[in-house]
Amino acid sequence: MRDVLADLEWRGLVAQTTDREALAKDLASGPLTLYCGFDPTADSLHLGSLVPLFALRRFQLGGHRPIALAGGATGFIGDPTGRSTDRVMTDAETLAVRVGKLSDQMRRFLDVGDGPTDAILADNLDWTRELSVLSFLRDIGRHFPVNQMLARESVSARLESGGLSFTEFAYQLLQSMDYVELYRRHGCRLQVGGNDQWGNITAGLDLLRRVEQGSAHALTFPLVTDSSGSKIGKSTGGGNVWLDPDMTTPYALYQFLLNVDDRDAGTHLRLLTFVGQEEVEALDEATVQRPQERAAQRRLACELVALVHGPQEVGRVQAASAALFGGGDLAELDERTLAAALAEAPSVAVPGDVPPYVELLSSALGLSRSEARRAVKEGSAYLNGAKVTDDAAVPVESDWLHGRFLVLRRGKRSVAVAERPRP
RNA sequence: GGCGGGUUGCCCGAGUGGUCAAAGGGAGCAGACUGUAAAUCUGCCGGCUCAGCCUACGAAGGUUCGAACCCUUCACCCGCCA
Repeated sequence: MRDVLADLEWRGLVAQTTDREALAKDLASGPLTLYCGFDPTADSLHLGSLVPLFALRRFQLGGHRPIALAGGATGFIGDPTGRSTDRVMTDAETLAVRVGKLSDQMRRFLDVGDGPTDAILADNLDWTRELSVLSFLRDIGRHFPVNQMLARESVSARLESGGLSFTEFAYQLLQSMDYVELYRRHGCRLQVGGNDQWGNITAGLDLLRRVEQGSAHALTFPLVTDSSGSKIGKSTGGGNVWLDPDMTTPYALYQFLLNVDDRDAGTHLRLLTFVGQEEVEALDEATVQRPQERAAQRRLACELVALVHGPQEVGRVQAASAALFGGGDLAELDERTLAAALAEAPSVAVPGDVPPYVELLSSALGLSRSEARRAVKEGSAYLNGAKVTDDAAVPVESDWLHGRFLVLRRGKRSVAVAERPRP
């Protein structure tokens, strides 16, 4: 197996490390236990969360033991890093549900078990739930000089932009405690995370040294932004691209990746896939030589759909893309192909009476009626590939493809389907 | 506790009694051009039963023919003083 550290460096995944040589030595001398924390801020992981998660997997493939730590406790408090105001607090039940969902998702990418390189899924609520305030203050708090805490970037930034509550101020203590706890329980000696976590991670190292005289490592990933400056995995719609198929369909994931800017395709391949160096570099070259083929984007999109939703989804998603973007006449498609293609698109069921076009478009694509009407006015609304000019028009019998489907489209990319029971 | 400043649409931010659904920028959407790309240009960008109406400028009241703009109270934030 190739040297993990060298692979990470080639992929551009290493922003900062503590003593690199010592880390390399530890990695070379046998399975090292490492961890990365994931706070439950939503019901699903998103594309950006795959960077650290896949990094854990890379370590695992390299013969090490990863711990994916769900932040049941830290998520309860809210990390002030990179935020300008206090987080809205989430209640405990919601968090518990989220932790469960995130764990399920993480299980798909890591081999979890009891073996020496099997991953562990942990939740920091396990060692904080019963912790008393007094022991926290005595055993943990006394090791944290306030002057150092204040100096941390995440805190000082907040002090300048309006302050932060004690709750958030204490976040770094909780995270530090996690490191110590995982060191004690599992011999964890490396914490990885986004570069914005550097302060929190090194705080953990300090605590570890003080309470356990332990020596351990830190490694952070660069905070990757795409060429337009936004975080990786943010959809053009401004929102996140989620892994949960109910939140972002496999088709939408595929389309999002297929549309990645040429300049970002190589970076995405490195960070979000396990495609090897030789092939990635060949794809980089292909992008330069024949950009219109989008070989890198295609590979990226297929890879991730397979990783996230399973290999069987790839074909379906590709068929859907071909049908919906092929430029061919939708009416020409046979029922089975059409149904398969449309299965990936958002759909709306039409019961009895057929409502007018705006109504269908807005409900299927989640637009307000004003937006749907505007789309028609702007000439960007289509029914079965033909431009719609009258927003009040009601689809007629012959519009129903195979008697069942109406293909609704707004602009080039948003496709939805209205479906009614087979006649 | 005292004094002063602030709270505007997804974000930033102008507006300080009618011409305000609110300048400008960013983000986003669409059209043209392309490669389902980028850049560029153009249009859109609160909702609706859409030539009109409704809801909105921290919250609630008030003054006024008329309030984002004036007054009162409340909440939160910032600064200075104690």
